[in-house]
Amino acid sequence: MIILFLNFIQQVTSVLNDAVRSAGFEVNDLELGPSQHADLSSRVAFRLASVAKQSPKDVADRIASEVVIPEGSYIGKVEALGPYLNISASRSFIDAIVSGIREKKESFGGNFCEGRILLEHTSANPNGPLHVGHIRNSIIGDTLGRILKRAGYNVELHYYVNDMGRQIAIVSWALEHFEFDESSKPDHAIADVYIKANAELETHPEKVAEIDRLMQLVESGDEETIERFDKAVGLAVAGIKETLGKMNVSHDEFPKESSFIRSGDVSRIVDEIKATGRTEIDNGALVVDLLDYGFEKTLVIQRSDGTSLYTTRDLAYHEWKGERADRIIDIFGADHKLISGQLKATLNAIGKKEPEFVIFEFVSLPEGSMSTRRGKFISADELFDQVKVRALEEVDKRRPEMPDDFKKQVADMVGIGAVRYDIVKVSPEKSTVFDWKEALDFEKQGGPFVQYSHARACSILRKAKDEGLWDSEAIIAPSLLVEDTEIALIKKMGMFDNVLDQCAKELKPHMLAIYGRELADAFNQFYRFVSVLNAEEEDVRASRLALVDCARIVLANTLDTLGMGAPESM
RNA sequence: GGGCCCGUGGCUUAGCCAGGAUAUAGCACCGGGCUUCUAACCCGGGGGUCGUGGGUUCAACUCCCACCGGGUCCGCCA
Repeated sequence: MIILFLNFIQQVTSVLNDAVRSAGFEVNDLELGPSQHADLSSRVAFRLASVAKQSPKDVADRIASEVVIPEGSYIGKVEALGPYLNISASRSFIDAIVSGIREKKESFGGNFCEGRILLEHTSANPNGPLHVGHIRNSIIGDTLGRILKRAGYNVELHYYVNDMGRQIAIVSWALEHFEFDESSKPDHAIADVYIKANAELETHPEKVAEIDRLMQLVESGDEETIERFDKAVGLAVAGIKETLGKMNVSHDEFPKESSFIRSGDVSRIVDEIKATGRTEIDNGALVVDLLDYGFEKTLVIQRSDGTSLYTTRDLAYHEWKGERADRIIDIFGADHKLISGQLKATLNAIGKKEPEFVIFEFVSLPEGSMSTRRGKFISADELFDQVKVRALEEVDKRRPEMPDDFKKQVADMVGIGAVRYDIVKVSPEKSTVFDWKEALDFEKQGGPFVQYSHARACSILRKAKDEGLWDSEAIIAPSLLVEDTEIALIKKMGMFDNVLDQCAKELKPHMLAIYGRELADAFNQFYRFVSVLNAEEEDVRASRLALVDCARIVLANTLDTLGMGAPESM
């Protein structure tokens, strides 16, 4: 296990704690953080100043003068600059990063955590295709899953299939009343009849009773109704899986809501909740009182006709998840905020493991919010098609001499990469408005920029190999890498484990996207300022080629963790 | 009406939870760089009352209060 920057932080913590003690102070937080002026910076002097009755600057000087750096440390020096203690990396840290990457290759930067995590994401209702709002869920969830796996967790990914809610009853009903277009992608064809059915139910409210009837039948286990529901759900899910595959998203399991009814888990958990004495009958419905958890209103867990609700089935699902994993993580849209809080409180009330939530805000259209029911949405498939067409134009413009299958392959990789990057780079609590012009704009420093840097690194190595200059196993001297841009690139690569650690701890995948851009930036600056193949000395060239290989590896690892393709040429 | 989230240069955005060094990048704009490893690149420049008003603090984009603007949720939908 090689975890470079995390080791560096540990060493700094130990050395500074000793220095603080030697200077006669006591402190429990060194207030370490990143800085533009050093590799790591401590603001501890501010905190000690009042106790010491000295200025922060004097305290910093006093601590700095007590610093003892052990032989071979990753710490180069610690110096006080005003009130700050600035720590810089040592040469041995730089060398360790280069050898660490060469040793670990694609597994570099990970495996520092353990435990089982059950991560649920997307879980869109099977009443139509995924739209541009749903894929924010998919991309955040899938990226987080990749981050957690690389960090060392055993991660299982779930798509929870709603196969018995009101909306599915409507889909099933719709298939009986409207023509299903066999020639379309099935999820789109499902949306088509679902939209018609909703319009029909709106103009003929008396038909809603037929939907209620279907829901009662499916809950009571009526074989024929169950089969009809299954057929509808199967069609939509098949289309959804195809769309997920296009953007490199896959799930390990697709558990169905109905399975928790049939297993008896739902009725058992209702009994467990009843046993807490928190329930009461309100207008015929069974409700749970969660006032002591801060919820003003009660939570309905059973309709007055005795059928269960999404919430009830979700409680059973979460209980089941809790038995299989150490941590449960759900990716939910902002509309689920209240219900997820109630879910968590109810699980707590019956002594079950509570889930952690990643909540993301909505993606809307310029004309308003999206709605499958009203047919107001832009499907993910449509977005991918458009983006690939745009990407193909770009590849064609830049590499006209290449064969068509190369162009198509690169366009697909770049198109999907651009979409994934664009979505994951924005922090989830920001609501966004979908804009075609922006979605198809490749000029910005986004996904293709990171992929391009990887292709550049590959290109250098390919050329070196052709000329017989490159041996990936060659012993090289990292100490020959002394240029500013070389050092900056190495340090940036060394941050990979720390970034993964932060993302995994805070469940914030957007920070990895930012890192990817910074890493690509560092590589491009190195590329611009330092010749590799034309280096004067042979050993310097060998070291630089090894550095390019390191950059290729870390860029590829970053792209892989972001779920983006790493093209060797583009 | 109440709860939660957001409000940072023309546009998009990091930092905010764990307050401290000239507020981060990109797009757009202006200027420079391809006989040299792919210019989907690099270098430089202009542009910001960090929504508004108070408060806490030696120090506030960051914490507290009020207000304004946008989003979202508020029992038998999911």
